[in-house]
Amino acid sequence: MGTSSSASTPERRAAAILAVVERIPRGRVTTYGSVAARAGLPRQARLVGKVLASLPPRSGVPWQRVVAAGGRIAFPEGSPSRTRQVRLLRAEGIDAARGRVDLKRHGWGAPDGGDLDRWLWSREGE
DNA sequence: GGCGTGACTATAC
DNA sequence: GGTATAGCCACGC
Repeated sequence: MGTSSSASTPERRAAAILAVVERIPRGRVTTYGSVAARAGLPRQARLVGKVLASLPPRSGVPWQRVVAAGGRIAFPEGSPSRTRQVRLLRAEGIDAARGRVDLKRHGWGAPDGGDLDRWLWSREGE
């Protein structure tokens, strides 16, 4: 096509990122880096943050389900955003009161309702 | 078109 | 557990 073709524009990348975030099931969380990877944008975790930051209030996008590496809440303690995120997560059954979420239990891809220990043991030889 | 910015991440101490 | 430091990379001015 014409120029160095804009097969991928910033807007398109943002759309890809939001599409992934919207697919995170209720009661689950994932990380910035994972969202980026799933959106086909490896190493662009920061872009994910930027896109979410530009989200208007009440967008309907479950931004609260995106956390930093290791399940950490990205916002500084005491910040309004942090308080908001913790409240939203709590509303869907996720405890983030201590500033982090247990990815083993609530990470996207973790076992559903089953017994965690059993699930962990079942992958012992991988 | 260079340069600062950031809701990131990994590593080291 | 925490702080420091250094890569990372698209975006926007």
